[in-house]
Amino acid sequence: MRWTKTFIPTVKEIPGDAEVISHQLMIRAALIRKVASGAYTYLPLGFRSLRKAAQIVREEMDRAGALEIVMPILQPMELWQQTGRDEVFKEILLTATDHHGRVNVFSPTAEEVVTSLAAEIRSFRQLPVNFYQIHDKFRDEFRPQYGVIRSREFLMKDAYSFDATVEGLNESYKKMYDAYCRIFDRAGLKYVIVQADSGGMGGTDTEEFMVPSEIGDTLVATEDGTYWANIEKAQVDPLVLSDAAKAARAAAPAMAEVHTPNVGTIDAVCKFLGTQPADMIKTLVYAAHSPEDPKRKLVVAALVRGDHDVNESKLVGATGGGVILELADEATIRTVTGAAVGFAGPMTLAGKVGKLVVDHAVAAMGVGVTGANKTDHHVRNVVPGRDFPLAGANVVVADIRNATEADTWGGKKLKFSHGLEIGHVFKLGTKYSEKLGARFDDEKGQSQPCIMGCYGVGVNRILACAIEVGHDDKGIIWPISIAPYEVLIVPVGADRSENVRNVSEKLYADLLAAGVDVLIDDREARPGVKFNDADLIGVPIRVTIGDKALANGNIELKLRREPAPQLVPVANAASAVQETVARLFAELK
RNA sequence: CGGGGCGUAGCUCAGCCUGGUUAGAGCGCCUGGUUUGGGACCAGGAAGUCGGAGGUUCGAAUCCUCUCGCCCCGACCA
Repeated sequence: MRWTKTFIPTVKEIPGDAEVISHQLMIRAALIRKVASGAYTYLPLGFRSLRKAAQIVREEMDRAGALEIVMPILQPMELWQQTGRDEVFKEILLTATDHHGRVNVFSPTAEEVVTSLAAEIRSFRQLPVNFYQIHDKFRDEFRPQYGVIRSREFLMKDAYSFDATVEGLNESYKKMYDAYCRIFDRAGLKYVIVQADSGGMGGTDTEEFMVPSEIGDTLVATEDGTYWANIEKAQVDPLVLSDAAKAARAAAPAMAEVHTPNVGTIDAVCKFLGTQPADMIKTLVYAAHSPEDPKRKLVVAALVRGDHDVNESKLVGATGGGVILELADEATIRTVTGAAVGFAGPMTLAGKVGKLVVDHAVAAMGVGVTGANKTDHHVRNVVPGRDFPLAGANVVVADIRNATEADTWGGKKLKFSHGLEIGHVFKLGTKYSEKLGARFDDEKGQSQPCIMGCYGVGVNRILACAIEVGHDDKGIIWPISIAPYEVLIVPVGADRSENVRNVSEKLYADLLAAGVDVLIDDREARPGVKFNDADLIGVPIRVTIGDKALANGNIELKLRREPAPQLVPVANAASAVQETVARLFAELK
């Protein structure tokens, strides 16, 4: 391709609304333009990279034996109601009502549709099977952010495996897991695989492929790196009752109410009473309901230490699973606690809520301060087990909080970092197949539900992550596999030198003929402009052709990631470029 | 959904507080010239419903109301 025949509107200035480097560079390097919040146009350069990333994914899915299909983006709401996921995804579900008054959802994922397809499976002989598509997805994110990293419309590879047995599922899962490793290796991305929370998907085991980064989700790892988990999932060793805490309990006088007018928050209470957040017991009241069983509703009280955060997915687990938790509204809190929001305490709650869930760390406290269930009042000298129960029919002690840097897992200290999710693999089980009738007859003629897995890759994020971790102050440094072009020819002074023109055009033609993905900067621009644009768009191999080196019969071959060029005789130019292309690809295997 | 900020030329932004003729700059674009190995220079030029609607006023980019869009922070912490 010739620069003057395509559309590469690079920009010098940093776009005002782009916060992170990948977003800034994607706009500056003419890969994308924003159309609306969380919606982007891919320009020729960006689309070339996106297609290359998608193609890598496709090749590895095919190699793993998955079957490519395309499912509709518009899906009937009824299908979503059948699985209860209209509720689970409620807030991010983008919908459109058609002329007949039917409600359609813009697919945020496709378990329902693919499972209704799999309902055609009749026999164990047809299993296993794995369907995938590379298609747009829509999620009405609360807050689109970081350019294409969190957009409302995005390109996702979604695969769905169907197996007859759990062992089969494990194999299908492993195949996808291995395919993902190859995909991200080929895309030149360094990644870690972390234990994750299954969130709205449901299911049991799930792992995320994360690219370490300054931004993104919080990741937790043991210091020896043997355990990695998303903060949503990260486990902690339960704190145990220390001797000091035991002694404090033994010495504790009876509970004492204190007047704390308008002092509702932890910080305010600590300041008012001169205590520490770690000595506070936070009582959070949740309303839980089940998307599968509308009659299943209960109020859940969760106790965590004042310096800890409740982890809602852990709390869902401790509650028995299968429920959606929302913080209770003010009326419910008043009913349960008899006080305004901000003054709840556990003392009398066990009898008033459906479930009282106590975090390990609270159960290990000596003496605490908490709300008095009386507006504008707190109580001191609260002893767990004495003043509120740690066991009982509707009381459980469990891990329901986020890990902190003070915690350990398996006795090892935890370190925190961040990462961007580029892939996610789930073992789903039979949740969807049972509801949507994806059943088969086994060897004995018994009808069984298919055992499912699902597997996602954010294709746009592959690009954004590659840039996030591959750039310098001049621009993008692409891995060759997903660079918009593999080679950029930069003729210098072509208007003055016939020799430059001839050598450049010859090399361009030779490379095209050899199947190299080459772009030639045929603009009548000064060299500085071309070099700066070349660095900005980040094509991995640059060939500079100018009278300077041609005087000695050479062209200059420079890698984007290296500072200095290498001189190559004109006669060897095409082969040297091809070898370099091959070498860069070989590095990604 | 709550809080804050922004919306003026293709892009980045100034002007607004304290209303006053033809609304500015840099970059980009067009023309001519000089330049030519890391975002050149000179001269000339085109280009703006000042996000939209309503209001106040003799007069509104500027003040007021509503509205739309975009960005950031928060998202309930008892």
